[in-house]
Amino acid sequence: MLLSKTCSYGIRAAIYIAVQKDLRYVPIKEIAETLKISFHFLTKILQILTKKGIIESSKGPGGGVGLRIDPSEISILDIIYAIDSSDIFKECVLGLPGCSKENPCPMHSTWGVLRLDLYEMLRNETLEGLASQVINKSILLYE
Amino acid sequence: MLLSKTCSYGIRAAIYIAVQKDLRYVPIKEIAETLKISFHFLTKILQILTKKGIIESSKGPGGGVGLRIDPSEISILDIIYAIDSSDIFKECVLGLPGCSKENPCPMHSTWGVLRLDLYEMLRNETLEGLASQVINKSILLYE
DNA sequence: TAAATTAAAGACAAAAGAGTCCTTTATCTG
DNA sequence: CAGATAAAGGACTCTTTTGTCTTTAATTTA
Repeated sequence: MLLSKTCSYGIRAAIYIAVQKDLRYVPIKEIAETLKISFHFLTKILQILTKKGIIESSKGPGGGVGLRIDPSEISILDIIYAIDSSDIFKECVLGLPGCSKENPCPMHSTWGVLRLDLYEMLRNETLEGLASQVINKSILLYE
Repeated sequence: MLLSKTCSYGIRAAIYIAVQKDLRYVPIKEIAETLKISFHFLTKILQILTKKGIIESSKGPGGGVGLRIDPSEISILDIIYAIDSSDIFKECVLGLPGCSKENPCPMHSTWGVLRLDLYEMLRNETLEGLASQVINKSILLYE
């Protein structure tokens, strides 16, 4: 899989939060139940996003998590960087430690083009755009 | 990482074998030492490729592993399918179990295009081509 | 203030991936 | 045939990822 499960869960939760943009806070329990993700596990993932400043949280009744900035300002790439930090856009596709522009592995150039496409795609995909797709086109966030 | 380490090792070893195409068999020990991969671990990986009919092996002195068919007939995709079997070209980028053409997730179409590019790239990359790059252009298989 | 609610934090458990080691089997060479 | 060589196979360990559980801290409401 391209992304870790942790990262996938984080992305789906972030989109879910963006969909509920009218609410100041959404309880993690609600997100976990709707997306069928373990509540405790999701809590830990969202703690990461809170620490990175992508979402903010509030304890107590009426609390939960909400986006810290406008959903149009948050890309999927931001979330990937926050959670999977290890830079999948710099890694050699063959996993060679010494692969570089100067000492390319046999697939360096071919993969480089695609990797850039992937990067651009994820950089241009915002939570706002994805949330509106969920709302307008009956596109699904869960099974 | 896109591919598992096991798969990366398998691909590198296969290219190494293709480079030595004059030899009937290359000892796994030699491959492991050159590519700096654990010998025992590589043995297990190459056993998979043997079972899948991509390479053939011979025990005893003068033995080792060699390609079973012409390197121009073996693509990187073949090796990925043999080792990482789980189809990375069918998976939803968000990891949604229910994502499909009928019920697409928010990134379904964007990812679909890129995934197809990736698929074509790996399908067109043969061991022969990669081996000749290693031979001609001083491109590296190891650090 | 007391009780309820909700996130934060940390310890722990299970599963998968990666890697090691030892024994067995097949093959070649003297 | 005896010994050396090299892959096959299986048991085992270590690490990372994923997931669970319990306790603590903050906040709201009655």
